[in-house]
Amino acid sequence: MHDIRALRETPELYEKAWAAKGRSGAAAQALDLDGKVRAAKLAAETTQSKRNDLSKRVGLAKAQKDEALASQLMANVEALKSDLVAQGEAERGFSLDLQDLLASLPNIPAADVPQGADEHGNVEVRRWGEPNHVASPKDHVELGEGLGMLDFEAAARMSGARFTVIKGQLARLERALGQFMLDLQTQQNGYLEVSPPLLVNDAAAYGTDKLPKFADDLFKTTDGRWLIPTAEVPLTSLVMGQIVAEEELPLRVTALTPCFRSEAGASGRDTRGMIRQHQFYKVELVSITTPDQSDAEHERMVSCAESVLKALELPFRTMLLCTGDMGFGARRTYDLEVWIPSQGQYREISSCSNCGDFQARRMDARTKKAGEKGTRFVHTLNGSGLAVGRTLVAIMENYQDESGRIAIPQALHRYLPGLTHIGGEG
RNA sequence: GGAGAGGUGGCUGAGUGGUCGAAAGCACCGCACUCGAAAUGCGGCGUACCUGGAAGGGUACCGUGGGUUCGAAUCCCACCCUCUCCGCCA
Repeated sequence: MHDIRALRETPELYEKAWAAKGRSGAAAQALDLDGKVRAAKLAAETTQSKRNDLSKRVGLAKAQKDEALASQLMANVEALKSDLVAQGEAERGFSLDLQDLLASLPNIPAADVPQGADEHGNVEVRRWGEPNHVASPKDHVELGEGLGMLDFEAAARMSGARFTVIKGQLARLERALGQFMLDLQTQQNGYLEVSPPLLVNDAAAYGTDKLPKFADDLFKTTDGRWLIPTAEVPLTSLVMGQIVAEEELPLRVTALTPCFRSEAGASGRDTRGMIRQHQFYKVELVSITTPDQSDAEHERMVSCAESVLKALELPFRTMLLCTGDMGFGARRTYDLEVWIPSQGQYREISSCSNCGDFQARRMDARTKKAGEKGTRFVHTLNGSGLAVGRTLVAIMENYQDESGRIAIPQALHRYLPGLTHIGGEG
């Protein structure tokens, strides 16, 4: 949600950002509604004030047994009724319109985010590792099916497109990957492990800016809850409606959860394989910070995500997203892209965003310094550390050999005792 | 799923139609006392929004949303949540 006062002060800033996202005129529209809300509010409150005053005098008159004065005053209040109702409705109406409008408008990018229309405007920040150009690399589908450990047909029969059945040593590798990532983030990077609900209510989805705009991307249960598209939703919602003591910040939490996405707008993209699925595991990182900490925390979070790829010795690059490629709630986003040999390109495997106070305003999450009056909205950050399914793909493709076997990265050996290769005897 | 009890300020908890934004206690802040601290005494202490140059004024908020009434924390309806007991259950 947006700070209406900031919008009043620097509408041109908002207009520029929203125009770039195809919402030109939105700032003026919001200011116009804001003016109407305030005028209606003033009128309503003035009438309410009169009503309250008269009603109070009714009580006094009755206490003094002056029934004539009492009924006179009651008649006076009665005369205000129609105004009261009309003004109240006007205020609520404008207020809801303004809220709906603001809830549909994306966050404002930080000043240092590069301008750009789409992913071509993203800026490479750094690169790690050397892509090993295997001669005619197989893709993970061919590898997995060749090993008899990926079964897309069985998944399609029971669930439909965009699901996978993983079997045997490959299923075990997926499980090991999740454990490894979670252990790395909790034991080395200081995140607190959390096992959150996978079904959430409207408020949690709204607070993390998945509603109302992206309802189509979510799965909804018959009793009106939502399957989480990412653990960002429950993890960030830990502070929903809370006032957190400043000493407790930054709050760093992580979770390994399944993620459910309807991928409504993605038909035709990445239809082959398990790059884009309705369901996948992901280790999510969430930090709740004070406003002044969030930029430093963002850099730290990116390096926490990078540490996973480094440990697995997977070549990647770190991208600073441009204005046009950023998500709805972010004010700055870094993507990590891992090398996928079969495609000869880097593909997104992690996305780390600083949302500033955008989500905090929506969910009313604040912080208070001991001994000081007043509260501030917290800043919220989230990042993948990492997407397990895509990491599995990256390992399969980067660690394949000519015979179609897959070596196990060194860092995972302690999670897979006795197993050195997928498709080997072990 | 069934029966019952309950949701009031940071916490505990009073308040069942009219100066109630709400007693009291705890916590917290300031002052006094003290060499200092504790104890004690006095005072202060909710949030959001609107309005005003300021002082100030106003409105709303007692789980949420409706309703009744001149007037609602208080009465009515629906929903949500918590607790206790029973049932079921990984």
